[in-house]
Amino acid sequence: MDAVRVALVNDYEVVARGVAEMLRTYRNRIHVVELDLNKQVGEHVDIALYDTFAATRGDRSEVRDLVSNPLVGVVVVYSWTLEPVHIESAMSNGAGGYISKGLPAAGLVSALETIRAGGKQLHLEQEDAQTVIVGDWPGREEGLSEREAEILALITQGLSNAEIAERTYLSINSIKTYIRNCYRRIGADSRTNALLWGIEHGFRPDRVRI
Amino acid sequence: MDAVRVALVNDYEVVARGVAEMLRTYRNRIHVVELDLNKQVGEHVDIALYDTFAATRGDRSEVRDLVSNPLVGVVVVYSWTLEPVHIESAMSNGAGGYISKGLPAAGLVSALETIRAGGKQLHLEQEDAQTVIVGDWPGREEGLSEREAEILALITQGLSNAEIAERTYLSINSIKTYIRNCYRRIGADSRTNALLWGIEHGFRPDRVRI
DNA sequence: GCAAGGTTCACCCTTTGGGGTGAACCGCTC
DNA sequence: GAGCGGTTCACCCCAAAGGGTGAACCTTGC
Repeated sequence: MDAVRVALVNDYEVVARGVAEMLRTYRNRIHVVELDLNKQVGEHVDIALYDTFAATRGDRSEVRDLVSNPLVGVVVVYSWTLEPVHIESAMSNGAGGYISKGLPAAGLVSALETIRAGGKQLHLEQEDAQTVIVGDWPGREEGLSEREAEILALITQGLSNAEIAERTYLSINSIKTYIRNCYRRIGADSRTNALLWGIEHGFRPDRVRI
Repeated sequence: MDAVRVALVNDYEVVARGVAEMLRTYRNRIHVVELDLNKQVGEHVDIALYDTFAATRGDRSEVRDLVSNPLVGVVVVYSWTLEPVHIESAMSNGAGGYISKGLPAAGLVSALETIRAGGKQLHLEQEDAQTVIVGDWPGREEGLSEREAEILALITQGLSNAEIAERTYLSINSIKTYIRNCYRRIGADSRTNALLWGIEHGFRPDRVRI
């Protein structure tokens, strides 16, 4: 059982250094191979720890690039956000794990080990953590149905009712119905308030084009 | 000219460690006295480096608490966001400096030294940096007038035209005019798109209640 | 002094959003 | 099989948003 070889992927010196330092104490279990800003991974690593930088970055394309890199074993996303949308999108882009930045150093280390061993992929909270089901969608706990959440997500991207109808292949009347129900459930009384609610509840995709 | 005594203030282990590690190389110039998560500053320090954690935190109250702490010389905000609103609000809350997290380690070190010496308070870009005037408002560089920016800020908080009119003591027609001009300038064609633009350009206050 | 640009407002009009109701269909559960 | 809840849609109606125009007033700068 040798140390997990990890490459850190992040644009910013502070973040990359922080992670490296956090792992330094555990250098017998975790070996930080590369600590590069933008640069390519040079030698084989078990895990590429992809730092999403407070959810403003973390694009699919970058994760995909890493996944397709033959030198990288598993791509693990390391993020502040625990929103199901982000987790789901990361996983569907080929990530082999998702770790919360809220974890203390020890948690990060054991999470990395577990993931390399092929165990649990999601490491979101301290230890116990009420297991997060991947089949979840944002807003579920607020009583939003899947469709309603979908519509709200599209609102959160700035689409009009007509555009939403077009994209979902639904009639504009159905869209209106969903929006009405949505508002009732989240307690919004306008599109803008719904949008803000959506943003605060993780409905925003990684990169929104306006 | 002895080392600058710095206390790091941040909730998260990764971030605090990252900064500490970044400064470790410069330990002859910067001495990290405390690296505490939430805890109080125990001994006197020149600078409390307050980490706003990607602008999701960074409330006035926390900065004020630090400012009022007799053991703290100057409170310096260390943040990713370079948006004038945030900078202004930080400074008006008593911060004695504002440093961008985009700076490399060396930049951070010299910024801290400059601030302790009573020099330039804002350290936002690499070196040169077109000096950011504190009298600025968000969206200025996009051609928004002060009024337009104000209206946009209120939109970004989810207010309706009527509510904006009420709050600004302007007629609803004027509000509409400003909004129209606003949309033209930022290239939005709907309220929701304007809202998203606003959020991406720092128009959102620290904590928005919906 | 006048052009430029910001501020303020009014009046017009069209489109969009949002609320209410009713109704059909589906699958699930008790 | 009756009921519940989600999905889908239609029709109506009203309020809000948005776009155009014109116009008054005020600075500031050439």
